[in-house]
Amino acid sequence: MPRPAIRPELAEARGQGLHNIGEAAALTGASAKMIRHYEAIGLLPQASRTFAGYRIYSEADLHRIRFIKRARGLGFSMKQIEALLGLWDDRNRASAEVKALARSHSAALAAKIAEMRAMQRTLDELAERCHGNDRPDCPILDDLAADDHAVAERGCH
Amino acid sequence: MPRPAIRPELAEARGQGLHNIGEAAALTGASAKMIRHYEAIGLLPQASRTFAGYRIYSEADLHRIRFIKRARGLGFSMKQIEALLGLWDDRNRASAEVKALARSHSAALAAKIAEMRAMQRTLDELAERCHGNDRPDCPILDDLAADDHAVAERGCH
DNA sequence: TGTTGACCTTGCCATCGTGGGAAGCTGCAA
DNA sequence: TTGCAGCTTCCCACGATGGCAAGGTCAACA
Repeated sequence: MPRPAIRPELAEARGQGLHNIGEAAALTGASAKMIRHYEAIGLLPQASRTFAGYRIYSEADLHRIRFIKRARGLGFSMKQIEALLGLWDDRNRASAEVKALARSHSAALAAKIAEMRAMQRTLDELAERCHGNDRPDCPILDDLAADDHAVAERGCH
Repeated sequence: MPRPAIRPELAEARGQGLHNIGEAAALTGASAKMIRHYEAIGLLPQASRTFAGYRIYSEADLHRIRFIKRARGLGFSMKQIEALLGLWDDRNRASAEVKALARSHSAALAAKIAEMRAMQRTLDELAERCHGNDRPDCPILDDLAADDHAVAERGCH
């Protein structure tokens, strides 16, 4: 019986509803790698540790990890998530701030979507005009190689 | 007159319609940095050099740079552009190959667009429900912090 | 002729979010 | 006791681009 009450904190912690990083990952859907990373960049507080150095997480920690995970799922950047977490932590925040962040991110998404839609439209137009057979003539390459690059916006005929 | 026919190749080259990297950048819209990078990763052949080591570009080189630039503008990755250039260089390519590449890229764009539209929709729904005043209650944060993450697809009610 | 300023060269670092791997320690079960 | 799975830290990679630093070159002007 080597030091029964000193060493086995991990088992003890688990008995108290705490989790090591692997469990935290499984319970939140984030990878262990990412959880460490979130801690490194300050989105998560320094995790408490067992004597052996293993990180242990409480339910509150998991909650915060899930918050980050969902914000990432909505496409927020780490910087934005940092701001969101700051507002979340602030009992006196004004909801207007959060809304502004959300609206601004939505606008950025809209811009990127518009850009990609334009690409896709051009691409589909070109592909439409391409026979797609085993002969070499191809409007797609012709367009990419066109000398008059003023016609880059060829969609506007 | 120090070696009149040996040293001043740069001026001579320019007289022959060749360009140094700065001119090439200005003429193609790519940055000098990127032109060097395209060469480093093999999209452009090793540029010829003056005795002093300056890169010099022919019209054909500029043509190829513009090709890359436009393909980037359509969102193709470097790897895909490498393939496109390979097909461009191949006099006997089948246009079907090019079309397949374009279609596949278009589909990838469509997928990404759909993903971002979903994010934006969720975001706008949440923002819609947020008062955006100076009080702290905020459905956006509430949602990010929600314990029941099964409702992550809350749009499908 | 010499100086100056713009341009070129290479090389390294940063971005952003994530994954992979190595080397070494810990925990648990057979 | 041995062995494996999991944890630790640290470093590298991606993709496309920008930035900076140290040093060489070119052209124009005094």
